[in-house]
Amino acid sequence: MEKDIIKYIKEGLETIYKAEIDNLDISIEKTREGIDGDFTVVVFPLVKYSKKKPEDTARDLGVFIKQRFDDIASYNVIKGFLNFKMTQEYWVNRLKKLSQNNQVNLNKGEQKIMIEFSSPNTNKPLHLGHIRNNLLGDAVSRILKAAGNTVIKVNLINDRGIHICKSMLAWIKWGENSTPESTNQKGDKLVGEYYVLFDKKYKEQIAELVNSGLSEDEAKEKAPLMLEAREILQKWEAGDKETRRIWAMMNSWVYDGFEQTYNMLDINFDKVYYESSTYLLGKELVAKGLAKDIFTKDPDNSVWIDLTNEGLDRKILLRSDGTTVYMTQDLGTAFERFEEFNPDKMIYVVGNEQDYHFKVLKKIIDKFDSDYSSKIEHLSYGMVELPEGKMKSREGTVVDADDLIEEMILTATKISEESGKINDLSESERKQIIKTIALGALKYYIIKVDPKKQMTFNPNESIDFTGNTGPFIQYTHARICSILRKAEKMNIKFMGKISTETSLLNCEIKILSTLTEFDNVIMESANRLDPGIIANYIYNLVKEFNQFYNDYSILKETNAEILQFRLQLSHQVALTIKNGMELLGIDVPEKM
RNA sequence: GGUCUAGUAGCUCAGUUGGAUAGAGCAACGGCCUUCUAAGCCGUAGGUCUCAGGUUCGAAUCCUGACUAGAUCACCA
Repeated sequence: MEKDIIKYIKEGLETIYKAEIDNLDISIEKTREGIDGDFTVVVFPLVKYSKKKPEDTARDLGVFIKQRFDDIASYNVIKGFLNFKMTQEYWVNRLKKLSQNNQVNLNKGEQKIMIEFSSPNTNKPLHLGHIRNNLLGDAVSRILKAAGNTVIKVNLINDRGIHICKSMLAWIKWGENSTPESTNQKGDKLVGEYYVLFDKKYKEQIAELVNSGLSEDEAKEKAPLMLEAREILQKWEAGDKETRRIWAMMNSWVYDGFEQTYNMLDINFDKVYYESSTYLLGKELVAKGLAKDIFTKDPDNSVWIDLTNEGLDRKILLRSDGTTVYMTQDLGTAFERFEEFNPDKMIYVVGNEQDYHFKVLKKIIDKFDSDYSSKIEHLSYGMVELPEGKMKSREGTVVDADDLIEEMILTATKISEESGKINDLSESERKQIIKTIALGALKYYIIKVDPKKQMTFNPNESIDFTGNTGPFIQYTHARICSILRKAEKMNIKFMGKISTETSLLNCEIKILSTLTEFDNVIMESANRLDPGIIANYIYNLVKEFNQFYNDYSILKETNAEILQFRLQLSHQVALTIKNGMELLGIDVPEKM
């Protein structure tokens, strides 16, 4: 549509004013609320071609296009804005066309994109921050796929490092061989408890040392627990059997726990990487980098890269004791991925606290002669904070993922029971619907906000189920399904025609116009890596439909053609809701 | 201190190649269920788009500077 208008505007300018036109000057938008018209051309940028006043230019163009473009019913000029109203036939045909093509299918991207998200540490359970990461990564994957790309979802499990050794040490010292079975606990929760316990005891030791005269920094370094944890890390890297056994056992507990949470969120991966197997490749790369003089070795044997010439700092790649750091591992993982899959793009969904890390990572990869660096993109999202500040696992001030989901289900159950609308369904059906609603509320709440913005979550204020929420959208879908179920019995078929003496309502055209934007919205969301755009689009569509639903009856409409049209329109709205929400990873029920 | 990100209604947020009168939801108040699912709809009230300059026909949007908040600059990950 826009393309057609642009074409005619360009032609008009060329014919009337004999000018050479830059397409970028022509902008088409939806006509503003309260003004007569469907599409608007902003004329101001075009006066440089016409050398006339905006109003006169608009009038010239209006006449020109109206004569040539049959789909335009009328036009008007307000200040420098040229508004077009499309014909009824045009809109009915748009609906007909939409209804013939029921799937999201935009073969336009055609890139191979690898996307990493989730990337949990195996020393603690998932919390709200991880939920944001997972939902974002999952939704972006779905959207990129819908935009025509091949998407490979990967998870990089951070299963080694000093933080894991802390949990292990605490368990060895005070765990008394407890297991998830013996304590009847989710594995990730059990391990997380020992991580917290380590921190508690460690802090006690620091306090003692500070009392005996050490500085805070010295105390942190010299505390016996820290020394022991470091020893475990070295034993681990050396392949010590017993250390590896405990490590593997505790990690497997955590994986079982994560699996349950992922299942609940309906999140899965095409491939899972473990840092315990990629960090060695990182070490090899460090050796190569040393040979190529990209890196330098300090007298104490630690390895560094100097990026001070590029406005960054010196960065360590290998500790003096030879163990690897985060950067080393990420380096190894990146090369492994490019060599195995050769993706056109590699997206990392990682919090904005790591902006600097990825800047450095790209720089280092750039130093090796490869074009990988330019293919790396960091989808940096804002942290989820509590009213009192950052969540800290070590201090137990986190909103636990499982607890939050459970709480959502309880609320959904309560609301559902109060409404009583699904009481006649079976127990299992009810449970399924309630779970769908609970997760819909949670997921939509997280995903509707711009990823790059920090968000505050107040645990004392529960997530809403009314207003701009997942359940509101789901509800509208269920309501349309209910109408369609009733209509099915009446055996009504949409013919795609409406006689000229009946006319469409403004609100119907508005809905239809919104429906036709769906493909563009997907592309925009994919380009900007922002699922929130789709969330807002669906909300807007749903709101428009609800207004229509409230003011006009669909099934009681006596004019057969309008009845058909309205049913088809409703059907299309329901389908768009379903498809759109699916891109966000949210299910929509047919009853609720 | 350097770098990055953000600042829009009491609260949570929309608002991107600069376009007409800055929009939703929540909370508050008032109305609408014998009629397709009221998790809905309508209305009232709520704004110096942090501030000050600049760019221009036009700025919440772009530029500069201040202020505020957060992140980061680790032999943590």
